[in-house]
Amino acid sequence: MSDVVRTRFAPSPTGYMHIGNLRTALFAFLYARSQGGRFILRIEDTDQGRYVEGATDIIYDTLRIAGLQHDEGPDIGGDFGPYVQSQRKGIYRQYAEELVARGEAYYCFCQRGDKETESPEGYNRHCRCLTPEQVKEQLAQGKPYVIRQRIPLEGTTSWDDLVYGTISVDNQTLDDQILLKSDGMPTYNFANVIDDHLMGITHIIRGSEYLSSNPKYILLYQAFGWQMPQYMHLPLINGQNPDGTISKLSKRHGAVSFQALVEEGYLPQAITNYIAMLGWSPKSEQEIFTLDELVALFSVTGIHKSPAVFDYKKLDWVNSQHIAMMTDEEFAAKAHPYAGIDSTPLEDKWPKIASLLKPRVNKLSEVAEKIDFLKQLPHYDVGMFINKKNKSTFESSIRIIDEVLNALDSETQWNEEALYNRLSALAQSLGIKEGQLFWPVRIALSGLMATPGNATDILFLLGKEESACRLKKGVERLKETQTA
RNA sequence: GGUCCGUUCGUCUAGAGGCUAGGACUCAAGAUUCUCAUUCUUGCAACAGGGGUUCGAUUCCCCUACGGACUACCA
Repeated sequence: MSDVVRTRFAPSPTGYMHIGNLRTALFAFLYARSQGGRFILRIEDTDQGRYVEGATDIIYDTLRIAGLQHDEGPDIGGDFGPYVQSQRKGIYRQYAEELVARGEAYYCFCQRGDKETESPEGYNRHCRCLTPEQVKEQLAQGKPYVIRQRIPLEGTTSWDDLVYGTISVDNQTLDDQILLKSDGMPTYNFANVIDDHLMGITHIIRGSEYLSSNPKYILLYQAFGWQMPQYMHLPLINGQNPDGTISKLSKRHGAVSFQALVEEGYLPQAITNYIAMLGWSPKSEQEIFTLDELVALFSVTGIHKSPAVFDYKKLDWVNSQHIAMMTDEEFAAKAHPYAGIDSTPLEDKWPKIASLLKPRVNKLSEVAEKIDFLKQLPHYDVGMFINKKNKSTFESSIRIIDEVLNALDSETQWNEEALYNRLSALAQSLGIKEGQLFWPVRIALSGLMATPGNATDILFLLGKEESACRLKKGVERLKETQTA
């Protein structure tokens, strides 16, 4: 066979796509692409009990949206199919029996959970020494059985991990794991090895949680006399608890699935960028990358051994950087679904609104709340008109807003520039600074101390009528408060 | 309990015997801006501990502590 690099992503269709899982897919993808190799998708559904309807589609969708396009897989075929393990059932039994024939595995008739043969230390290898006759007899009786791997009782097994270096383990610490379950399906551990070999996988990339079971996989390759692939174990992704402790990343830390993150308004390219940096470093000071740049820069030497903590704050920042890289048009299109302005007067002004929002949101889900005040004037505290820095008081606010109302009444060109020129000139003729004039205007228009965009932007967005209405209301409230 | 893995600012990391231990996020302060945000400047903040090896250890070795993973007829 050729020496083309082949990596695979082998998820189980058990529901949503965990971010740790996606990171594994990303690295397998990056490595394959960076080496000019092929990236294969295989669905590992040997546990029918855990199968979740629609989960396979989530896997396809995630890879597509994240841009991790595979070269072979159930949906697109390939020369090594089928790519779904449940469709390969017959293969595993055949190989399991071959191992039995080679003396590398054996039939086991012990009952699951039997206290006699199983203990916290593992299976006591009760059936390991059954004679061929005993086996034949029990088989003839139709007794349920599993096939177990005959692990060497002595010696060590070791391999050179591309990330962790040489690791060796005493065989006596390994147990005779089950290869073929009593339902005839292979265990993950077994199917994984068979398929990786049959599919010509050259580099096995997966989370470091598999580090301690890897010797068993290697022993399997040796039992078959197959050539061992390269291994690349990836550090885990953790989450930080409120009390500062660290634990496996889970729901309580925030959104942990790709789709949940996307729904929250994180851009797929920002998510892949961020998780690439979790456990890998380009060894430069650049932090923002496109997927293509990651492919070009990816190298095994940048992969870490120690686990990383997922930091939502930093993800926010990475996302904001990717938002900044978009054109205004792209951003407007992506953010529109989050705005909630369909068939409102604001709809026509969306391009302008989006351009104001673009530098002000970290994630798309923040869009709606930021423009609520445009849809409806919020209830606000009249005290906001008072601002020491601008020497703004109730009296000055009333006077200024009245003047503004007056000036705008005759304004026919309702655009930001005209509005600004008009009000700027007004401030000058009143002998006050722009800031003094705009402060009460913005409060009355928005009911907020801080708004995306300045007072003239808001005037423009609200339109002449609504603006006048809000300004008048502001004056009314100021007068009420004054007399009260 | 056993096996394996890990340990640089709060977090992500650079560093591969000699550096004022660098960058980023967060946080704080300042500049700019009609508010806010953006942008820019500045600041706070780290080599887990103990032994070695060495002229010299963040860096190499050992021990301890702490953290994590695995220890299913789950993947």
